[in-house]
Amino acid sequence: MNVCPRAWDAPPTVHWLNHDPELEDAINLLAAELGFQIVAYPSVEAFLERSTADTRDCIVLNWQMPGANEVAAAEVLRARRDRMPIIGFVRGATVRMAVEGMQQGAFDFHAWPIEPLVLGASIARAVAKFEAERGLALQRACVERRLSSLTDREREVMEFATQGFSTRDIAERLGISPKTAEHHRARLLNKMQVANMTQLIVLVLRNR
Amino acid sequence: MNVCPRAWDAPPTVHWLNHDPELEDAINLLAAELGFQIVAYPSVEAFLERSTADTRDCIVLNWQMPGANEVAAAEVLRARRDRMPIIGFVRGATVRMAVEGMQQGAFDFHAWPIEPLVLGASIARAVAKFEAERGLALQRACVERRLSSLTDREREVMEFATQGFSTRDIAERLGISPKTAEHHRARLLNKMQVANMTQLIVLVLRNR
DNA sequence: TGCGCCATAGGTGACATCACCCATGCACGC
DNA sequence: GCGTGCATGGGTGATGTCACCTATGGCGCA
Repeated sequence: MNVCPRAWDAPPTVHWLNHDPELEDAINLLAAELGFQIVAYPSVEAFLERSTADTRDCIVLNWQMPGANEVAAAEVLRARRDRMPIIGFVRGATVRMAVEGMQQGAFDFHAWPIEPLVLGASIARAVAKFEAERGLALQRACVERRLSSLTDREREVMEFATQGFSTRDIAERLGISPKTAEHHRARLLNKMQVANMTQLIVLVLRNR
Repeated sequence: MNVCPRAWDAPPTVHWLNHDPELEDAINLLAAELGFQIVAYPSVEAFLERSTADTRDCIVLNWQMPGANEVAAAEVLRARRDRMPIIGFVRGATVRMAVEGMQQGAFDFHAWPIEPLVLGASIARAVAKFEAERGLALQRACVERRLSSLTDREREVMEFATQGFSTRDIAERLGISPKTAEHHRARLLNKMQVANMTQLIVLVLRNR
C-alpha cells in the first residue's frame, strides 16, 4: 500500500522522533508499508542538528520523549522548522494527553500502536497542509532575510512606520532630524525591495 | 467549592449547549458546585437566538448535538460569538474524537462524565484567555462595524489599497478616473476614522 | 416630485513621499 | 592612515496624498 499520491514530484520526508527502542521495529514495518521516506532521530537535539529544512516534510513525534518537556519541544520544533506540522503519538494515550498535545500546537495526535492506514492518512494531510502553506513560508523566509540586512536604526524606523506613524512623527520620537528619518526610510524601502511605505507595511504585517 | 476567582467584578457566564436530557441533572449539580452562572440551551439555534454577547463568557458544548455537524456548529459559534472559547465534551470520548474537536477549534475537550474540578479549571482557563483577548476582540468588533458602513465601491478600493496599490493604480484597475478613486479613498479614511492610508492598512491587517 | 445616497469627474492648494544630489563625524578593521 | 559602513544633516524637484470645493446622473423611497 502506498498512501503517498503519485502526483508529487518528490516523496515527502517523515522525520521520526522517537527514543523508545521497542517501537523501532514497528516504524520500519510502517515505513515499508506506507511508502514515505522516513528519517529517524533518537532525540530532539539530533533532529535539530542533522535534519535539513525541506519543503515537503512533517514530524512524527513521540510525545514522551525525554529532555525538555513536550511543550518546549513542540515550540522549538515549530520555530526552527518553519511551522512544519507535528504529528504526536504516545503509548496509552488518554483524551487529556491528546487535548494537551493539540493545545501545544500538534497538527494531529494518535495513540500508539497506530493503524498504518490512519497514520498514513494523517501524514498525507499534514504534508498537504504544509504544501499549501509553502508559498507563504517561502515568502516569510524571504522577508526575514531582508529584515536581517537592516541596521538597528532602520529597524527602529520600520517599527514606528508599521504602527502607522509618519516620517515626521518618527523623527520626533527618535529625536532626530526629519531629513535623517527620511534617509533611513529610503534605505529601508530599498533593502526591503518595495516601492513605497504602504507596500512595506503590507509585506511586514502579512508575514509576521 | 468555587473555582471562580473572587477578583472578577462579575461572575463569568457559562453557555451550556446540550440536547441530551440525561445530562441535565448532572449539569445542575455541577452548576451548584462550581459557582459559575450557567445558562442552558437545548440547541445551537436556541443559543444563537437567545444568548447575549457578553464579554466574560465561554461555551460548553455537547459535541454530539444534532443539526449541523460539529464542524459547522463550532465555526458558526466562533464567528457569531466573537471567538468565544468553546469547551467540548462527549459521552464515551475517544482520542480521535478529542483530536478532531481540537482541530475544529475547540479550546478544550473532555470525556463525559467530567470531574467537577476539572471542568471548573477548564472553564476558568477559557474565561481567563477570553478576558486577555477582550481588548483585541473589542477593537476587532469596532473595525468590523466601521467596515460594514462602507459602500461596495469603497470596499473594493480598500481591498486594493490593503494590497499596497497606489490610488492611480487602483483607478486604473477599477477602470475609473484617478479623481473618483481619490474620492472613494477620502470617504474610506473618513468612515474608518484614520488619518491616512498607512494607518488604515495597519488597522485592517492587524484586525483580520 | 423631491430628497437623500451613491458613483462619477474635475479644480485647487497644502503637505508628504520619494529619488536623486551633497556633506560631516564616528567607529572598526586592514 | 585609509577605506568602508553607519548615523547624522541638508537641498531640489517630481510625484502622491489629502482636504476642501464644485457638479452631473442614476436609483430608490416617501
